[in-house]
This record gives sequence, structure tokens and C-alpha cells, in this order.
Amino acid sequence: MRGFVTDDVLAIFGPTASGKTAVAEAVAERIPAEVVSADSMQVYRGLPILTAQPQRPTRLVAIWDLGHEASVGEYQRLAHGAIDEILAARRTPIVVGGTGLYLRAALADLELPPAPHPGARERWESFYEERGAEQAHELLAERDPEAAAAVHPNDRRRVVRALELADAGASLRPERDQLWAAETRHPTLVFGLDVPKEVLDRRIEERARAMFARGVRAEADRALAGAVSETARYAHGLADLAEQEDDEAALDALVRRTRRYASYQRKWMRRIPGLVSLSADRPAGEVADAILEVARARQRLPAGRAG
RNA sequence: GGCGAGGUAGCUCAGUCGGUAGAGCACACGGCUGAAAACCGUGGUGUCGCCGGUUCGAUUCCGGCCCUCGCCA
Repeated sequence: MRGFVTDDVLAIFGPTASGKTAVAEAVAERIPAEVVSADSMQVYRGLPILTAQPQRPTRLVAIWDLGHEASVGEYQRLAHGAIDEILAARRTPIVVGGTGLYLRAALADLELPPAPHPGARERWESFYEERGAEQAHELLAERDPEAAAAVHPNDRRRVVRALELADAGASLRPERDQLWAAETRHPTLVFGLDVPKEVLDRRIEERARAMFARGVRAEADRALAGAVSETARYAHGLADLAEQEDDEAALDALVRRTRRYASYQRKWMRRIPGLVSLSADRPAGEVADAILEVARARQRLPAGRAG
């Protein structure tokens, strides 16, 4: 169709501070598009500075109160809805995120098993607590051998989750492994923003300092005065700000956590199927142009999928 | 300058009654399916401050030197 550069879904992944947001916005300036966030912390309201939320309107940003328990399942439904809506409006969805699992959930159909029954999690957690890791894992091996084989006894969360599911007649192990499969719900191009480690380390520190200058401390104080869910409490730096009165100490902890997270995100970059790696150590506009060049080239190919 | 304490992994430190060393954090790698900025697994990455002495063998004992911290001048 004339005017449309691509019918594909575009996705942008990369470590924190690699410039994802700026690149996505630059792409959105060049073609009719809307940005969808795939970030497990930007979904929250109340921590715009700490979670580096984008300034421009972005789907699935600031949609939940801090007291809300997040889940990939709930996110996935919303993400699929948003992407389909944007496509129906003949615009290009640009899915941008740092949370690998959320990005995959947005793009693919993970067929996530059901949420735990009320009380089931507490019950299995106390079972794990009282009987110990080995016994819990043995029970799981009886009820769901496949799940047991995939989960280490010490991985309390997964053993508990697997027991919940076995109890409910479901399984932690899906029949179809979609997590690492190339299959997506729509034809999709995934780009990974690559920035040299030293550059990224520097940017992370600069950004953390800027957060303090912009008032993260006050933001965190306000947030902690209210309800904070089990999932939201893990926002990087939130606990550090609560524990460290000294800004330098809190900053130090935040920088360390963020750097560790960046290397975790690099791991996802290596594994996301079909990811096209692009150097992002240059102005966002140039990266956006490079993305659109790949998208245009792909658009000229016959309708066949693959990636 | 004198006295005292200390120099061991990227950091904070433990240890070796003489047989070339290990914890936490950090880091690296791997896993992951309604908690993912979470969670789990594996890995020690090292001129044991420098020079010399004793010894089959010194990070360890002895001597000297350098550096850091504290107290006193």
C-alpha cells in the first residue's frame, strides 16, 4: 500500500541506556507508527524517573498502580490487543523493550499456562518451606516428570509454580515451546541495539546521576508511602533508596544493579530468534534510518515469511 | 621523626603451626513459559607489597626497604 513503508511489526530490543526509546521515537517520526512498550517496570505509574519512562505517549506505559501485581500473562493480552489495534489502523507497531520475556510475549503467542488458583501459591510455598526443596521436587517429579526435569530443586519459585499447575491439571512445560521459536503472531522484524560495553557503562552512570538531579529520591519516597506490590518492589534502586540515606551510596548501588541488568539483557539479545543487530553508538536518527532501510528491503521481497 | 596496626582476587576481608590460597559482594557463562529490573545453576579470575636470608620448599619464619591508616611529637 502506498504510503506505508512496511506491513511488518517492528521490534527494538537492547540493554538499558542503549537508546531504545530515542530510536523508536525517531522511527515513529518517519513513518505512521505507534510505540508499544515491552518493559516490566515502565508499566507502573509513580516511578517515571526511576524506570526511565518515555516522554512521548507510549502504549503500555504507566498503566498500573504500584500496588498491582504484574504478570506476563496479563501483559501479553494487553500487548496483543494494542498491536492488533495499531495494525488495524494501518499503522506500524514498534514494540520497544528491555524485558526479554515481555518482548517475546508481545510478539509470539506463548500460550501461557493459567494463573494460580487463589491460595494455591501460599499453600505450595509453605509446603516447600516445611518439607524442603528435595521433597517438593520429588513430589513434582511424581506429578509432572517433565516439569521436574526442567526445574532445579533450589529454584523455589519454579518448583512452587510447577506444583500449582500440576495441581490444577496444567503443566509448566508447554506442548509447544514458543519462547525461543522464530514464530510470531505477525510478520516481525526484531532489531537489537548494540553499544560497546564501556560506552554503555558510562551512559548508565550518567543516567543514574541525572535521575538524582531530577528528584528520584522524592519520587521513591512518595512511592514507598503507598502500596507497593511484590513485583513493583524490585524496580532497580527502589530498595537502595529506602535503605541508603546517602545519595552517593544509593547511586552506587543503582549503577551496579543497572549494569548487571544490562549484561542480562545482552544475553537475551543473543537468544532472541531472528534478531538483526545494529550498532547504536551513533545518533538515534541514523539508527532509525538503518532500521527503515532493512524494513523497506524486506517489504520488496515476496510475501513469504521467514525472517 | 617515634610507637602501633596493616599491605592476600575488581572491592571488603579470612587463612596457611612452612608444601604456591578461600568467603561474601562484583564479574563471566548457562537456564528460564501468568513474579522476568524476578528466580535458579556453574565458574576463582591471584607476582599473597618489593628485595634478600634460612630451607628440599617461603604468601607463611628472619632482616631490610616501600606504601597506607591511627596515636604521639
